[in-house]
Amino acid sequence: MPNVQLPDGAVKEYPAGATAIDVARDISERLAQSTVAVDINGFIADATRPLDELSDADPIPVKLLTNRDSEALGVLRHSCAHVMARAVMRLYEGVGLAFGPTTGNGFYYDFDLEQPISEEDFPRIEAEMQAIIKDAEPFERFVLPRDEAVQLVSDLDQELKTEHIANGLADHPTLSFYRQGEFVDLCRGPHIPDAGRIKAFKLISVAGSYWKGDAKNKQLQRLYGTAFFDKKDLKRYLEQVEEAKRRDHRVLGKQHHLFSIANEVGQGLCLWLPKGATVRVLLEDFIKKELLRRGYDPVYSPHIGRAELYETSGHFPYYRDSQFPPLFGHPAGQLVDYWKQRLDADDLNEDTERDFLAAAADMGVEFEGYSAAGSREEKLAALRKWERQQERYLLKPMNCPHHVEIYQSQPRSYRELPVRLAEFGTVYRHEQSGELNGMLRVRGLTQDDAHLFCTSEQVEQEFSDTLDLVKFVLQSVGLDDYRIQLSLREPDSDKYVGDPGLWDRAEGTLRNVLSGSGLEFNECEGEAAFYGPKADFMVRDCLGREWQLGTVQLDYNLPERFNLEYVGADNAPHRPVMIHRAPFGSMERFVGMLIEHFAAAFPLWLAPEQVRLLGLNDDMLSYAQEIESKFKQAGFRTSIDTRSANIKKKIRDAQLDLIPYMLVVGPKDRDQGGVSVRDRIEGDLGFMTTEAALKKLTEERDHRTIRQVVKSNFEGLGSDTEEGHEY
RNA sequence: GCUGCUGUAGCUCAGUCGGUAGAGCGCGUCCUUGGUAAGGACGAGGUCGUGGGUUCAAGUCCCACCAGCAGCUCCA
Repeated sequence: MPNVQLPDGAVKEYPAGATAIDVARDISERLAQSTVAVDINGFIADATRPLDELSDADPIPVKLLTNRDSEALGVLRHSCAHVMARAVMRLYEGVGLAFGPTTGNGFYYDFDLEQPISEEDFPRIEAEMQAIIKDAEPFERFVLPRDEAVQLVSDLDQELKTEHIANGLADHPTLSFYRQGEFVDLCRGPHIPDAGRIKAFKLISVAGSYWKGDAKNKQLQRLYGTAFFDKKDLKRYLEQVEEAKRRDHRVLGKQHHLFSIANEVGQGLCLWLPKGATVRVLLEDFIKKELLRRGYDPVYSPHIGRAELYETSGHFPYYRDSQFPPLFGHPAGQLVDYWKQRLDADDLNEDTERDFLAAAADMGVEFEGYSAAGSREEKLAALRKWERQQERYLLKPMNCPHHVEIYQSQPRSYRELPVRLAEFGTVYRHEQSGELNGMLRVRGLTQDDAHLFCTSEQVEQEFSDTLDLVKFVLQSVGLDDYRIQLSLREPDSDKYVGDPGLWDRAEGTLRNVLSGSGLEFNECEGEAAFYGPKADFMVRDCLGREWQLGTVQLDYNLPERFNLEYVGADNAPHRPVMIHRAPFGSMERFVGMLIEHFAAAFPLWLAPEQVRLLGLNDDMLSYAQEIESKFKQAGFRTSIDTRSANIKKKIRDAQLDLIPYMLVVGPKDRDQGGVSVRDRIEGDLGFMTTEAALKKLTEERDHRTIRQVVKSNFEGLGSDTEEGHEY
């Protein structure tokens, strides 16, 4: 006879086998109707399962999840994925089921299906889903021992599920299934009580995916959809998606001449047009001033460096695949590089080796110590030896090694630490072509980078000051909604360099400072950089979308690799600690994000063109020039619309160009020594003297006032990362 | 990188069955000289992503490459 405790503290005894629905019905029939799942100490389960089966606690802490709880939405969506899979199986022959989890915004299901599904098929599938929902059949859970589970999926001809039970679920002695009518699926659950609870759903898109996310595996068809408890919510979500599309920085960037990516220049290589460059320069100038105030020293470093530098740092071996290939001074360089890779992979037969040797000889190269009869290691050593004698450069993929060399350029005393070296450093990364995305993912990018070298006693203070800097710059552009992701290593992985002890220390330091900072943060294992843990700023824009922008990283490893030292008070050498940090992240990504956040309508201080003078007729030109020069004097970016169009047309065009202030000048304004001010947001503000207008605009600019960013009333677009409900 | 879709004027797009290219916006010139979101007329502008192939004939059909988009995978 289980005792149940509800969140208000009330405890009541129920008969054995009572379910969450029974508990809800005990309160009201209406609550029973809207209860979709149950939360027991954070464990979410079917509302139709006996509570005494779910928990041994006494009393059992029960929280009923209704269609108002966000956790319930995930349950609903996963059930909708089952409904979709059921509909697809009714409409197509030989459907293989893969995975069908929920995402932040909906759900998907991966199908192994010969026949391609296209968006034209959606109405048909949706109609079938609607029919299933109308039948409102229950989702029934049942559990089978392993061998019976294997038998069942094999009887159902579900090969992928069979494979998954064998490999992915090897340690599960029993497996749960959900049945809905003729549809049976291996599933961890939980599910809503019956399909009738799905009130609003929509198929969104179809795309390719791979079994278990591995490109070597079978290609599957992924059908995306979303579902809500309420039609209104679905409508609002779809509007939000439309709004996000409308703000696409690639579209707005073209329309407002902010940047362009020209075929002739190359994939992922961004051209900053004058207007976009203006926004960037303003941000750079702003942060440069702040850095001087905070004790940073400016440095510059070249765009390329010797490959050995990045071999020492670890970047070259670690990220080889996503770097531009090395630049060689000798024509045989490429050959040797390729040769080494083949040897490394133990993939070089005698014929190929003979060809390589002949080609090298043809270029006048002999490798000291290389013998066809020698061991792989001896051959590699000989090739490396030759290579080290050659010019071999890399486009720099990171600024840190260069800054490390600047630190190394003179002996350092503890008295001069911390040393803070800052540079807007341009780096090049050969991102996979499918990853490129406007300014958000490019192959040449400029980081607002800096490296701090300090003693281990100074780390906490420096790290904390850096967090403060990031907060300050985000605030300056009106981004005040963010959380911090503390990215830690995965303890048993070999992806990371350095001593586990140093890692523990670094992770502990970050956790300490973040805990004391009052900032919202969560920990994420396996997300660290290969050399150290990091704190990433996840910033929410006005649509509630999260962007990873600024980052602060703690690094005990590079100082080790480069043998960095300073002389301590004890006159002995000590190893400094490094902090990598970039408040904006990259200028490309940051400006791209700002374009979407502001929908290209930048606040006055960032607007490429702040003021446009609109003459009422052609006779006003000289007066307009007179006013313009006063605004230019005051540092405003201005222009005059000299076309002989009428004022309505000039205003419309300025409005569409998102000019913050339009100054209309006609005979009346000239006679009174002023201008008619039109605000992009408020509209006509009427006549002002030139001095009054200047004062108003100067104030708004210098305070970096942010206007016209309407926060979405929607809960926000979630991330599209997988959330669960699958085994 | 993989799978699918797309590539026509500066921009957004139309172009039927293979028969040598069209609109709107923008731009230029002229007319208009006006008080807060489109005044009018005329005009310039295209080797149809690139290279091959099929054909009497290719923007249109086929192949390869380049680039973009969506998704997957990746992100120091």
